[in-house]
Amino acid sequence: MSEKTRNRSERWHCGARRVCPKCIISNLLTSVFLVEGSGALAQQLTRNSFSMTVGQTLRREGDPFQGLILIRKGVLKTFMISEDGGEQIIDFRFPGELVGLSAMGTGEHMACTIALSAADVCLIRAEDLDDLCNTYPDVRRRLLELTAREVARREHLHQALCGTRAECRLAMALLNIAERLGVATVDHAISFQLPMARVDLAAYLGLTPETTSRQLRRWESHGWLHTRGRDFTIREPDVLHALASRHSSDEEGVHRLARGDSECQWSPDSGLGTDELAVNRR
Amino acid sequence: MSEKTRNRSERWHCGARRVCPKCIISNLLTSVFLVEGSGALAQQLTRNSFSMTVGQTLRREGDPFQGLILIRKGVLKTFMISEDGGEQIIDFRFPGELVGLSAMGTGEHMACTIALSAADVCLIRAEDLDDLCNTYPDVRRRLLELTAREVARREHLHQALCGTRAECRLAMALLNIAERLGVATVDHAISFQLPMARVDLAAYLGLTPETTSRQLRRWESHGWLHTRGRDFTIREPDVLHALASRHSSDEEGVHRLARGDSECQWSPDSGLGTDELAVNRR
DNA sequence: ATATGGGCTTGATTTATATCAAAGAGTCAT
DNA sequence: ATGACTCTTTGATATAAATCAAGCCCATAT
Repeated sequence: MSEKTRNRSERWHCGARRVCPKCIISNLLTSVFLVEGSGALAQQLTRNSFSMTVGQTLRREGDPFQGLILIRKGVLKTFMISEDGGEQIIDFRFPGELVGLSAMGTGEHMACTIALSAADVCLIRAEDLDDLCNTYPDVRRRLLELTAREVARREHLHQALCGTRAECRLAMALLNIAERLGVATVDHAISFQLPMARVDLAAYLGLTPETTSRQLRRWESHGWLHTRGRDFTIREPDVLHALASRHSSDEEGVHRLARGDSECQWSPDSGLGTDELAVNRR
Repeated sequence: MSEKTRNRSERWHCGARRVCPKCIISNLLTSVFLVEGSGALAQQLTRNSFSMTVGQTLRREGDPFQGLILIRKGVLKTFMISEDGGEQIIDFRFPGELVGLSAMGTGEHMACTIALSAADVCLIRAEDLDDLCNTYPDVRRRLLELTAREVARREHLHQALCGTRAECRLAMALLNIAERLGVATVDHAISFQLPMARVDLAAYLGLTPETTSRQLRRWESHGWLHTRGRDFTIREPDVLHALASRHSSDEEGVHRLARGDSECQWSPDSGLGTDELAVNRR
């Protein structure tokens, strides 16, 4: 980076290569709460921003509700500890998403939340949230809407986890993660970095890491997917979608779709694009 | 019933043997939304009350959000249809509970809801809900709180469904149902009428009716439970609680508790009373 | 380079639960 | 009552996924 460019970027001007935290938060707030001109408040919120290192704990079970966390960068997981010491992953949270909605009801968190990667987050304190609601009357409505969407998303998840087999759950999860990461489809393939360890992914889906691994390798042998460590490439999104929407025995459909194995040439939009879990964002 | 009594009851006076629908709704509104004096609105809402027969459909997937349903009497189920035609039960709703929260986000229901028994329900239309929110500022806050609680409840459910075996899920479900029905514990035993068919209960938990049946019979053979058709009696709530909170291998605890089989005499509060799923009510 | 350790894969085996099939019990209508 | 339902139980079998147990890969530290 040239000296000149760096100088410019240090002025934190918005819209450039590097943007100021205030602007990022303002933009996020705007996109999350759908209100314009929350700049002043954003400035205030900037003071509540902080970074997290890998594995750092945001909060534990039983902690009181302090406010919502807006994720600017990084991925978090929230989980409960079962008595045998195992972690039951409740959810992963991605950039642009809010953490802590469920604690608004009781005023107490019932799960632990930690960072899976280096993360930048911003605490919207309960008081500030109230201010925001008062300044912009639509915010409370919007907050209710977001929470309701969360309920809807979890209802879909219920269906996904109860009604389906490992293969199907895993396909759903991968597609959902890719979507929430906001990765683009290039050349009919989706590449992304899996933000969590496989144990976590497995625990989230109610599976063991072994089953997860086997499933992935099977897909790899079909050429539908390629993994190298945490680098994932979904080579055949359509096949994965088909697997994800397959609720029980329907070997037919998938293999009809996958005929020709490694490199197939069906029309790009085969009408199979159900987005099962993709309900939490607008 | 004597002529005199009937006359009295026909005057619908509150607090007596029979109470007027308006008062019930008013009381429900008060207890649900935690506001006093919603009598006037209750009167308006009474006009939106109606009864449902067994199996009657309240709404289908894709129907637009009209408003919230407050259940006065009866039990409803909401479910999605998977492509193989099977029903995936998302949830059961009991008297005093609201139906439709999840549709507030998208404005569209993504599941079908039908009555499992004869039911009396009351539609709180979206517009009336807005009125209510404007008249009583706390109502919107309360509504948000209720929705957040719903998220929390579903998060617990995720843990329950993912991390546990059939036995555990079933124990949880029965205890949860008993609690939501509001049945009392008499003589250290809990009796209630199961509001749904076993297929439904099984589908809710991601099990088959066969597994459910076998599990129940096993408990019956231990004397922990008695069923006759839909009449359930939990004879040993403590044992069931222990089973429900047991997330993996812990044969120990349960059998320590159940020593003596049919009729045991441990102290009533053995510290095992976790209320896993009991998060939705206050 | 060589060790060390965590996460991932792989194989052999077990187990819980689904599936298939059929018989019993309860309920309703004729 | 009798038959025609639906719902539930029960048994035999199949299967998906868990468990147990190494071994492998890769990154980091020595």
